[in-house]
Amino acid sequence: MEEAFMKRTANCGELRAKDEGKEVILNGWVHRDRNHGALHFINLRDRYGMTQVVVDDDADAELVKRASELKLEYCIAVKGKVRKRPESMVNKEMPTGEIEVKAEKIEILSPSDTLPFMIEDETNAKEDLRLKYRFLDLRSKGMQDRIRLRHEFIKAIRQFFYKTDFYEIETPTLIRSTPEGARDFLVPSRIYPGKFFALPQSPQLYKQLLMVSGFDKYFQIARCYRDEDPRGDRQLEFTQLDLEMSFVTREDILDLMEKLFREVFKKVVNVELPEHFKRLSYHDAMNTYGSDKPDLRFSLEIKDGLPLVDITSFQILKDIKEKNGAVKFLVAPKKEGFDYTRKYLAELEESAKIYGASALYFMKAEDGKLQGGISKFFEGKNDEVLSITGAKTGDVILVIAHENWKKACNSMGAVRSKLGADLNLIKKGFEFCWIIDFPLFEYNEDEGHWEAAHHMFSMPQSEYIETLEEDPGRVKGDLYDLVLNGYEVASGSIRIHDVELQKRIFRICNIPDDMAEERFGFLLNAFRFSPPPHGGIAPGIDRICMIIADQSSIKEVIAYPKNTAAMSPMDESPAEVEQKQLDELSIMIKPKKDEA
RNA sequence: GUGGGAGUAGCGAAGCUGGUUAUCGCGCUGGCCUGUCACGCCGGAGAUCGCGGGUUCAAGUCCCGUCUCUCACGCCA
Repeated sequence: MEEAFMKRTANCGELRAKDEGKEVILNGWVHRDRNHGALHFINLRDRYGMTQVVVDDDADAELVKRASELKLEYCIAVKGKVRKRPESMVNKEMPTGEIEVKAEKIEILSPSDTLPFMIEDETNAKEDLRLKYRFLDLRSKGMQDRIRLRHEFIKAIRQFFYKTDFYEIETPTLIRSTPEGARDFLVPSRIYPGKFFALPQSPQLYKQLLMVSGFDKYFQIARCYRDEDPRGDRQLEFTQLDLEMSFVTREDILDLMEKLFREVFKKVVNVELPEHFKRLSYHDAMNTYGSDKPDLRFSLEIKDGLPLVDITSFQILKDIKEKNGAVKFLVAPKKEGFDYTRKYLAELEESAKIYGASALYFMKAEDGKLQGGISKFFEGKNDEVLSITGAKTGDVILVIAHENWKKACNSMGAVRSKLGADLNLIKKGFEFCWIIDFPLFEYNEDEGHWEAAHHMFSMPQSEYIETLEEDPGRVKGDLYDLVLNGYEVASGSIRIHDVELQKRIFRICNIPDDMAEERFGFLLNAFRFSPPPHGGIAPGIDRICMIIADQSSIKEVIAYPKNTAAMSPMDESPAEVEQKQLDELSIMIKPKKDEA
C-alpha cells in the first residue's frame, strides 16, 4: 500500500556532517526559496530548525517543475540524500550548515496564500495583525523560542516540586468570588438561572482549605482571571505557580523560593543566582528607589532631602516640611557625551509629574558651585549642599517635594527609572530582591475606608495584633513580594487562621460580619476546625518568562493573544449562545449519512 | 475613565511650511542566472492616503467630528 504522503524520517534541525549519504525524508515549511535557474535552494523549516534543500542541475523535469511551483510557507515533503556542502559553502550560522539535502522528490502537502506578513525571527508587523494571524506569528523563531522557554520553565518548576513532598492539586475554576481586589469574570449558570459563577482571581481560598484538610504542602500551575484593563505585562488571563505550606514561617517560604529559582534559572537559562536574595523593607525600597518593585540592576539611590530644607530660602520646600511632607533628592551623575539640557530636564519632570509631583527642581554642580534652577535659594550654602548631596562637577541635583510621602517617592522613582534607561546604567542579568514588611492596610480615599493592601487573609505582624484597630495604617503585615528587574514576580503572605482575627480584619476593611459570613462563610467555617498555621506565595509565570525573554510583552510569551485570551468577546447574549451551541453540538453528534 | 502617539499598496515606512505622475524597502508577478543562504539582475501589477464633513483655485498635508490601534496613568499587584 502506498503511503498517504512522504512521512519524515528526520527533522529539519538534526542532520549533521556525520549523516552524509543518508537517504532522508523531511517535512516542513518553505522558509526561503532561492532559484538560480539550474540550481535551486530551499530553506526548509520546522520547529527543530532549518535545513537547506538543493534541487541540483541534474534534476529531472518533474522535480524542476515541482520546485518551481513552491512559494513561501508551502508545507512540503522532500525526499533526498544528505551530502556535505563544499568546504567554502558551509554556513557557520546554521546548526545544519555543514550539510544540505539533495532533493530527489518533492511533494506539496499543502499550499499557502500570500502571507499577510513575513515569517521572520522578529517581525515588525503591528500587534493586532500578528494576533489576527497568531498561527503565522508563532511560526517565527523568536516566538517559537518564547513558547519553548515557557515550556522549559514550567517543566523545571514541576521537576523541582516532584522531588519534594508537595502534592500537585488542581482547584476548581467555576467558583464563588475570590476577593483579590480585582473585578471578577462571571459565567452565567444554566442550572441556576440568573445566577453566576466567578472565575478565580487566584486559588487563594481553595489552597487555604487544602491546608485545613491537612495536605500540608500543595502546588499548582494555576490559571487566574482578572477583569481589569490589560497592559504589556498584564493579561486578563494569566498563569502562576501557586503554592501553600502548613506549619511554616516566612523564612521557610522565602528559602523555598530561593532554592526553586536558583535551580530553575540554572536549568533554563544557565544563570547562577545568589544563594540568598537581597531584602528590603517596603519603606526602605520606597525611600531609596522610589518604588515597591525597584530595579536593582543599577544603584542610583534616592536620598532624604530634609537636611537641604534646613539651609534653603526656598519657601515651597519649607512649606512641604511644615506640613510633614517628604522632600527627596537624587544626584543625576555626569556622563560623558550626555548633556542635562533644559529639554532633557523637562522630560524628566514630565515623568515625575505622571506620578503626582508638581515639579522637579534642579541645580547643577560645577567646580564647587551650584548653578541654575533653584541654586539661588542656597546662596552662600554651596558647600553644605555639595557635602549633603555628594554632587560633583557635572552632576545635577534633582529635588522633589510633596505633601504625600508615597507620591514624592513614586515620582522620584520614575525619574530614577528614566535616568537608568537614558544613561544606560542598567546592567544585563537578573536582580532578584524581596520586599518585606508591607503595610497591611491602605486607606481608600474614594471609598472612605481602609482596605487590605494585598488581600484580607494575610497575617498582621504579631506586635500589632492587639492594637490593630487603633491605627490600621501603621500595621505591618507578614507579606512579602519577590521583585525581579523592576517587576513584581511573586506575592505571598502568612495567612490568618483564626476566625476572630479574620473577622476583625474584615471589619476594618468595612465588611460587616453578616456580609463576611455570606461571602466567605465556607472559609470561616473551616477555620473553626483546627486550621494549621500556614502561608504561601504565587510567582507569576508569564511575567518571569517575559523578563527572561528580554522583556517582550506577555502576549508574546503566553500561548494566547490579548483581550479574553483566546478570542475577542462574543456579541450574543449568553442565552442565545447557549441555544446556538446546543444546535451546533447536535449537528456534530449526528453522523453524516454517507459516513454512517 | 484621563492623557499622549499613530492610521498612506499584502507588510513596514517616507511624504518639511498645502501645488499637478504619492516615494522607498520587503512581499506578489513576468523574465534571466550553476553555489546561494536576507542570493543577484531587468521588467510589471498593486493605494478612492481609516471613515465623514469643512476651509481652499488646490488637501495625504490645515480644521472639526468619528472609528480603530497603541502607550502611559487610573484601575489592577
